[in-house]
Amino acid sequence: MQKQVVLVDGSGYLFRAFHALPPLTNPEGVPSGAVYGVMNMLRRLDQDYPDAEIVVVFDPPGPTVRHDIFPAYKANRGKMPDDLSVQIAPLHRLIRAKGYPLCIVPEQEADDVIGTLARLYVQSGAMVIICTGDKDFAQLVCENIILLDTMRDQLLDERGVYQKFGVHPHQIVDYLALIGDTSDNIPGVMKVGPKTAVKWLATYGDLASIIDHATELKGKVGEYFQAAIPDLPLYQRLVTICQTLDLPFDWQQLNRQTEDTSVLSASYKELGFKTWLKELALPDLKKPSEFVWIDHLSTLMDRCRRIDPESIVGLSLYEDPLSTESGVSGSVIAVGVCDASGSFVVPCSVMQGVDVFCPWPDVLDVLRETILQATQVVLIETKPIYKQLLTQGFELTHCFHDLTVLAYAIKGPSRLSLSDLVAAYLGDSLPSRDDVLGKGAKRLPLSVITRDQLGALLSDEAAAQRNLWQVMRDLDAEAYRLYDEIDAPLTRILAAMETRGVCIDVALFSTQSDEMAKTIQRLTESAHQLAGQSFNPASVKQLQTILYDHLGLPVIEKTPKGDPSTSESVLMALGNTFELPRVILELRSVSKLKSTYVDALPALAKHGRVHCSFQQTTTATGRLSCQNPNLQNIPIRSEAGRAVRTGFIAPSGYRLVSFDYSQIELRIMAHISKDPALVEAFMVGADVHDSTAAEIFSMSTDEVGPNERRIAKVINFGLIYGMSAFGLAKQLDLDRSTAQAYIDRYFDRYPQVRSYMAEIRAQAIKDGYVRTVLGRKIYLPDIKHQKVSIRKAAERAAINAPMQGTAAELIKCAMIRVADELSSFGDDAYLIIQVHDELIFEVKSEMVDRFLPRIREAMTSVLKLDVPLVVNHAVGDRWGQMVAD
DNA sequence: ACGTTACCCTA
DNA sequence: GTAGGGTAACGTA
Repeated sequence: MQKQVVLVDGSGYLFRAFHALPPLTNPEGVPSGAVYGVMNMLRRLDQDYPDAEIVVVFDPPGPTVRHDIFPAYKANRGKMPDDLSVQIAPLHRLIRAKGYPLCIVPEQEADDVIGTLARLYVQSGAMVIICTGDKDFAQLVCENIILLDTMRDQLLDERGVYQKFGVHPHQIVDYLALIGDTSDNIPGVMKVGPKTAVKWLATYGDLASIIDHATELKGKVGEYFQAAIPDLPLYQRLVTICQTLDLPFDWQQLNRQTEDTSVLSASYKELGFKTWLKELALPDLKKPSEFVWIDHLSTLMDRCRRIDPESIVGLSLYEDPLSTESGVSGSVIAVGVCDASGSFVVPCSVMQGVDVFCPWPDVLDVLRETILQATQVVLIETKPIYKQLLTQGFELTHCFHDLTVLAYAIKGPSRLSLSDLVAAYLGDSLPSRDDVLGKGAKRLPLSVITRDQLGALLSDEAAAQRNLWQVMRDLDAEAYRLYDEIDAPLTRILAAMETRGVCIDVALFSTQSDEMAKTIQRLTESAHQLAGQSFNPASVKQLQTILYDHLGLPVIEKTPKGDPSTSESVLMALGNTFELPRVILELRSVSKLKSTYVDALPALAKHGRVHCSFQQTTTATGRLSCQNPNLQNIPIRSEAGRAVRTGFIAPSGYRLVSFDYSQIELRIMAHISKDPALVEAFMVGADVHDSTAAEIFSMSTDEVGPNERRIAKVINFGLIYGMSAFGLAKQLDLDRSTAQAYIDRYFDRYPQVRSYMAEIRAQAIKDGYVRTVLGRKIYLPDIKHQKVSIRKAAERAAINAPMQGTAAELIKCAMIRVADELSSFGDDAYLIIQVHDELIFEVKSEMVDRFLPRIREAMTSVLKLDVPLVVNHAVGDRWGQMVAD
């Protein structure tokens, strides 16, 4: 087969990519878009021409010999923009690191180098593809030279040139000399453009013949041509691509070299090319990792016993993703272990290439008796192994190191995977599970994952975890303390809560679902009737059409995209005058409850219990979040909503017991601000909303009526949320100045709250973060954002974060204290749910009386604030029907 | 199949 | 006005 050579006009592409692509930069703001564009083009060439030799040619810096011939050459081009020039060096570095031959000849245009190389390669019998967007190259096209414009996806051979320009390749030089080239500052003949040039060349064949017949050319154009005749040879010379340069290198040595992955990796990282960086890590998979297989329990026991009890051990589990779905432990397929002397992997289930395996319960038992006891065990996440231990019936006496939780204590919710942590803290690369095994629906089924694939993955992960621990534990002493004293001990508790799960009344949900289905049916028919046509009331788009186009209702608010809103508040307002909005509201409410709770919960239940997953590293403030299902947003405010809560029940012989902190965030505000009036209100045990109302309305607490209290309550909440006059006005349906008057009045009465708010705002702007009482830093990346709305939102978050974050820390500490208490209750009491300021337990009925004071004491004494902590409790058989006593 | 938008549930 | 998660519809692959 004929050898193929692709000659790339690198300078041309860099220039075009710079102008054609959006101005991308790396995270530090260094321009990188043009580099990306050119590299992307080269990658496509690699794909499209896998057998071709690819040679990249660039212009040299400074003037070339063409400037000697014609001083005005390219003189109309301004100085290269800085954003472009800074991209040249990184691009050259990347091209070399990729192994492409890179040609830059001093004082010679890239065009001439390409022309010369093209001739040499064609003479050696090769087929040459010139990759360029520059029309000048059309003059080189022949049987063995074609042009490729990747940006237009266009291939030009001899016929293509004629179709495109109307002249043959050998006429291109004359054609260009006639029409000139504005980008190179070659004037050509005045008033002669492509049409005239094509006509003349078609008539006379070439420029020499046109000159011979110059007198036949009519009109002004003819005169201009005659005037230009002396300059035409120069123009011809300038547009002619030289094919006979003396190259200062041996063109036969231009061969693709192997990639320099360390340079590529460093450059990709620097330029922010994350996808390519990940891709680069993939070939590591093919390198055999250093590990041994252990497929007998006795060998495992021997190996584990040889591990130094003082040492650090990395541990990596692979659980069958299909069996891990809803909060319960999945079956473990294999486990990787790495200590100072190396890695080993234990197969715990059947997979491709495995004949012998050790059953997971036995493996866990051996590990539990050996390394899990003695050594510092490091995992990317510890909750799964805690849950494995609990599921196998073991008590949680260990505390393992959790890299995700530590990273969260250091940096907040940065959602760093193991491979991200390896990149960030070890400056190394590790392919992620998603990379190796596929992501989402593309995740390989267990049946096709081979033993060697999984073994390499697990041993590499275990080794990386071990290394990461040794680096990360010393990064930030203050964050480490929070990790060690609060977040790490909490993980075990969450594992126990998830494993226990929560009982639900499946039959009750089923009945509710049927009733709701009927209600939805009835309301939908009624909506269709009122609309005069059938439509899907759940479709916002269809509803917009019906309400605003068809029925012509007034538009009260718009969505951010500019469509008329159909939100609750809008429908509520329209509901005063029209019936359909009222029906839609009712329909929405029932559908929401049905789909989100009544139907979803039983579907997630296993043996009558739902096992949610508490997320410990996802919130900005340090709160927990909860998913699959979210047990932190079970309805309570409306009556129909509370019915859903009724479906959460105590198992037989037990009762549900709840404890919630009273006014926790306002108490924390009092503690942090030390405002005398606010502290005093809590010290004397006043109703805080009543006392606030008394202050702002200058009355005694006895005189406070429901309306005053309501206003004070909204203000108190608003303060916690970093309220503005605008927000308060909207909430209370007041005008802005009245709202502002309330706020001013509040701050006059609670001056230290005012100064606290001002200080925290200033500190957030100065440092970019705020702190909780226990010292957790909460970063506010948008605090200096140029957009006012975004900046103001960050300021509100800055005000809220210390209060919400401290409340979160407080209940976490309480959970740890409570867990200690629970250990003496054994099977008699379980913590099952946390809802930010509330803990819910299952307690044996006869133990409730003994339980209450112990938990109350643990929760109220957990942190000493300047104001007392107050908890309320309630007991019941159903979550929706709890009574104070 | 996946991501985004609008809506709505909680503290 | 703070902090979350879930659902249906709908647009893009």
